[in-house]
Amino acid sequence: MDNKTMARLLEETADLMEIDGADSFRIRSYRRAAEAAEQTTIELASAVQDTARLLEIDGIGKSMASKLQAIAATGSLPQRDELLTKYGAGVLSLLKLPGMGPKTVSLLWDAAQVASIEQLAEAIDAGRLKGLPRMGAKQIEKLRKGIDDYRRSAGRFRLDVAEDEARRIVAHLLKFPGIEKATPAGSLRRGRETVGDLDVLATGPGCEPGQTAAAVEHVAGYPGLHDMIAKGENKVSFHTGLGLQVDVRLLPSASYGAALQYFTGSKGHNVSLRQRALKMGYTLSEWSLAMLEGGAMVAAATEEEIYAALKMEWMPPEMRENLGEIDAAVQGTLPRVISLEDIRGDVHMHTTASDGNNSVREMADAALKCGYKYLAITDHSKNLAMTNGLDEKRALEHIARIREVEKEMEGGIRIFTGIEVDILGDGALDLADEVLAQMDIVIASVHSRFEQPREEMTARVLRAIENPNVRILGHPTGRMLLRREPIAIDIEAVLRRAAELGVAVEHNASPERLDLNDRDLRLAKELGCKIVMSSDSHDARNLGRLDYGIRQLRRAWLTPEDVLNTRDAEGFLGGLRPRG
DNA sequence: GCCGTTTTCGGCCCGACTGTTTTCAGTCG
Repeated sequence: MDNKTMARLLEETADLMEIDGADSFRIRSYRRAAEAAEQTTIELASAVQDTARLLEIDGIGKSMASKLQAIAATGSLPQRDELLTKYGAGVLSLLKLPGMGPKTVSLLWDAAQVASIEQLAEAIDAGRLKGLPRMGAKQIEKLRKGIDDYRRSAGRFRLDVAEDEARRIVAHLLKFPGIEKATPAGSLRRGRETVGDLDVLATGPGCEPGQTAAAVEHVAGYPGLHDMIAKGENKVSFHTGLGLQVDVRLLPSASYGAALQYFTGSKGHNVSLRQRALKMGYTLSEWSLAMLEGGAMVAAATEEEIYAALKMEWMPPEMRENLGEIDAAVQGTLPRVISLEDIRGDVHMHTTASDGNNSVREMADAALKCGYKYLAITDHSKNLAMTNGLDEKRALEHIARIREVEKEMEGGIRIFTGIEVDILGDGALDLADEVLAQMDIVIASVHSRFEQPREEMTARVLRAIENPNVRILGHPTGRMLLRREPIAIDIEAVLRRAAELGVAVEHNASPERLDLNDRDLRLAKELGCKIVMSSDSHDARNLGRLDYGIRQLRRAWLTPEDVLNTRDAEGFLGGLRPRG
């Protein structure tokens, strides 16, 4: 079992304890232990042999060590199992609804026998929530909307989760001598924000027609397999423990390119491509591009051959959404979309001054290792008290510290001073302007916790970016993938005003954030809005992990020119709104 | 349940906001 899974079990136990009304400090210990399990570089599954090693981890004491050992041995935790029996497995999903915390779950369980999202929907429809404490019309409406949003995203997985699984599956497939190549396809390869299921293609001598029996058995032996859906000659389908459906397809080498093209999609792209093939006297399938008359094969082994035979440029999978890429590829006018190598600096990160894990120096060293020319330290401001946010005095001291570290680096890297301020309920910022004016970069971030009706929310953000000290708008939609829908805001009005003011808009690369969706990004480009790519790292190890965010930019056809931190340090600063 | 000690107990990130309240509980970050 990997660290992530163990962390998840601890986290779930903490959630259940909270519903059960356990001691809050004990609960916090479980959460800290879960975080430690996720963060540590120690491989827990093997470290459980050695209790002393577990105790070295901050946040793991004697009791947690034995719990980790129990998890490793039995796959679960007695406390968790007991509470799950008591409340039912559905309560954990109830917690995912916005505005729903442990107290409300507990109330619903006690007063209305609600223990799952299904039962909550029933109870709302039956009017059984009316009259319960703190359950007014607004609250019930909020829950109803939350249920709708939840149902819409059910069965989907975040890109990073799917990619982790894909990586493990590919590694497993390549262990079999008859498999030479294994590639994830489908929406994962297109870099969609979320993925419904996973297509993995495998090819090699063991995948040739009529000889697949041994390879099929090898696939079926994947350790992460939870239950088998179907097992045929060329395809094995199963669920993983998380419920992600995986289809592994075994293909002859000669058809690899055609299959990769076919299974990468999208549907619209493939339909258009097949139409073009027909017009040219070909037929395109997952097996090959062939002559319409006689069926002689034209191309099949690689995607490049197929696109070339159709007299068009090959294009990155992210662009295959039937949004004009076929015409552009035929005319040779596909833009050179941005890639990870274009990024020259990261401009949103946290240190131990607020809620990060590393010092300014450690972040700078990590940035240097990523090949960056610059970084910006942007810790939280005081309003986010739980993050140990900086007040005016500490913010000024922090700037001084950042400047010192920049000197220590002896010109190796530029370090911008900065801060991530909170936008208050009335659109004001939570730090004094005199202090903000001394920062290289002020990111004003939208947080959904103060969500208001759309008009008010929009007005609040518009007011915040009018402040001349604000140079970047952070988390413009406040969404968390699969957890919280974007906040209700007129994003077009916000992007338009930001473009006018020269305020850059952040696209956070963290796979649970991806602040702007495909449509927002296209809109931003259209409006001439400057985009800034950032990792929002709280740990030096996450610096440079921009690939998920980059893929969204590629999907929206953004080029290096559209993104400010593809420029050098001076170019980046110069591209921001001049300081007020 | 963890941790560090003024070392075997007693502390443990807390402030803003919303909705339901009429003084505050619950959620979020």
